[in-house]
Amino acid sequence: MLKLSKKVEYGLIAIRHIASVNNQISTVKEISEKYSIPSDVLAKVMQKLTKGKLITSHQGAMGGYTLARGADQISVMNVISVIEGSQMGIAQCFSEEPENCSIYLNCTIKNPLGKIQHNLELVFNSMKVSEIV
Amino acid sequence: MLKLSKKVEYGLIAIRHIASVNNQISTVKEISEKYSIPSDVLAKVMQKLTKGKLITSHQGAMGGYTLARGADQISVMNVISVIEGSQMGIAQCFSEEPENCSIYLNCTIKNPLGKIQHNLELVFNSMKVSEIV
DNA sequence: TTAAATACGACTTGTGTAGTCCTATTTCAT
DNA sequence: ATGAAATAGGACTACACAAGTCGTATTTAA
Repeated sequence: MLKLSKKVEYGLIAIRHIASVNNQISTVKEISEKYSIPSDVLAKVMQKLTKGKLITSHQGAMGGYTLARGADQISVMNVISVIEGSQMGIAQCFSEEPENCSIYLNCTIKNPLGKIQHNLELVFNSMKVSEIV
Repeated sequence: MLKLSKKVEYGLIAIRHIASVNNQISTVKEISEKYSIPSDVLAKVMQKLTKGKLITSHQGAMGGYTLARGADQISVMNVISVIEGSQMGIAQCFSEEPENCSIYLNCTIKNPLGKIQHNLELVFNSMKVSEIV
C-alpha cells in the first residue's frame, strides 16, 4: 500500500547511475551487477525509460544507454509516469476509469483525496533525480 | 502502485459519516448501504478502527460506533496506520525489514526516497478527517 | 562473421487486496 | 427467558498485480 514498485526503484537507480558517471554510456549488465538487480527486469525498465524519452539507447555492440536530458530535468514523477505507463493516482478517481469505481456515486472523499493527490504530485514533481546523490 | 487501499477509503468514509451525523451512533448496515460498501468488509474495517482507538464500539442491539475523538483530531495518517497495521512506507526501507530488501547494500536511493517519505508523511499527517466535507 | 548489446513477447510465480462465508458473542426489548 | 440486532473475528476464495524468468530477434562494432 502506497509503495513504489521495484521497477520504479530500479529506474531511479539506473538514471542516477548514468548521471554519476557523467552520462557515459552504461549497459544493463554493468548496472544490474553493480546494484544486484535482475538484469532481465532492468532491461525492460530501460526500454520503458527509452520509450519515454528519459534516456537514449545505443544498440549493438559497445551500445548501452545515456541520459536524454540533464538529471536536473528528470523528476521522480517523470520516472513513475513513464515506467507505470499511466498517471499516478492514490485512488481510482485519479487514474483509470473513475466511473468504474464501485462507490463513485456516493463517494464523499473524492475532494479531500484530490487535495492529497495534488500535494503528492507536488512532492514527486519537485524531486529531481539530480538530488539523488 | 501508490494507491490507497479500499479499506482505507472505507475507513475515511465511515469516520466522516459518523462526524456528519454529529457523532450519533451509526451501524455498519447503515453506512454500508448508504455508500454501497460491502458490509462484511466494512465490518472488519470498523473493528480495526476500534482497536486503534479512533472510534468506540457499542455492542449488542441498538449498538454501533461513535468517534473516540473529534474529527479534527483524526488524521488521514492515523487511519492508514490503524487499518494497515504498520507504518506507511513508500519502499521496503521505511516499513518492514529493510535488511531483507534485495538491493539494500548497494541501494543509492535510500536517502532521497527518505526525503520523499518525509514529505508524504507531512501531507498525510496534516490532513484531518474534519477537512473531509 | 562473431560477439555484445538492446528489443520484446510469453510465461511463471508470488504476494497482497478484496470480498465472501460462517460462527460466536453481546445487549436491548418484549 | 427468548429473539433480534448488533459487533467480533477466523477461514477461505478469487483475482489482480508485481516480480522475475525464458526464449528469440535485431542491431552494430570490431
